[in-house]
Amino acid sequence: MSKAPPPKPTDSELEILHVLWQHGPATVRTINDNLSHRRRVEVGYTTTLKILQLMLEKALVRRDDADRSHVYRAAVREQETQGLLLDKFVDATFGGSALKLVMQALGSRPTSADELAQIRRLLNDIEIQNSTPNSDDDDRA
Amino acid sequence: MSKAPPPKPTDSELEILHVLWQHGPATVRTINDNLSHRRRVEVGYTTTLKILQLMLEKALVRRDDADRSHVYRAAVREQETQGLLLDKFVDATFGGSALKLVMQALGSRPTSADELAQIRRLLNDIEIQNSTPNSDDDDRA
DNA sequence: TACATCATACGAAATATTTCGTATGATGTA
DNA sequence: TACATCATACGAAATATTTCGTATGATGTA
Repeated sequence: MSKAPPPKPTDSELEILHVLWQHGPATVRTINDNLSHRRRVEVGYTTTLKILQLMLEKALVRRDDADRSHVYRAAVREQETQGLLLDKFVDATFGGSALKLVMQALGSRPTSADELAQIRRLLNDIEIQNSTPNSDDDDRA
Repeated sequence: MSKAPPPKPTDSELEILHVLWQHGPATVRTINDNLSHRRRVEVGYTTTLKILQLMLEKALVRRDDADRSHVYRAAVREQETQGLLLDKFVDATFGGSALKLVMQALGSRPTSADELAQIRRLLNDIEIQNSTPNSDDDDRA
């Protein structure tokens, strides 16, 4: 048992992760400026700092404290984190049915022809994979 | 301004709504039993009662207190509530892109051929609607 | 009628998350 | 060097949510 599973980020932590994913490694000052810009209101500098410190403890970020201004970077991947949150959300809101979620997402909001086409391509890819259980389908378990 | 928008239910409140949506109107006792069954552990009776009382204040449920055991029922629709929560979630986690959410949902978990077929049917329906801007397509903006 | 049982109401503790004030020290510059 | 500026650390207040203990009263039954 070497690595504990990455904990689920809170809303504030997720916002900071978005900044880091988009922007790359950054100082607290930079992150705080981005955050203030995202929301319409100023965010307290020490608030952002505090959350980053908590995220460091949770291993959601890493930091380089070689310089006076420490540089933080995301320690979790965007896709994985979104997948984790999605799982929780599907369970809590749609009783675990990803199908229901997709139907709701597509059905209850306008979706452009381009987006629909992208989804079709994805569906095609999935069906091809499903129908060709080739040897490199090396999932254990 | 007659009706305030229904507030976003918390996790616990959502769990209770699930019970009410599935089961229909029910007493606190019944709801509590269902809840205890869902989770693996007992839930305190007064805890469930308290949350229902808070939900009543928020107008997430209505109650019939004619009898000694009050009967609660959902005051918000399942689809609408899920849609509301989905919007928030898409904003917070996928930067507002429903497409990304759908791609993630389909791409990162096994999806059966049947489910894929259902999604295809939905896509077809949507495209038909998009291509026939009939008179009742009354969206402003 | 006397008492165990069950229901509601409600305050408050427990927990989680966010926000901020203050102390402390390093850096840059007049 | 003296001082304004900026950075971190950290405790604690503020806020949101969940959980529970206790008081109170109604109901059913021996």
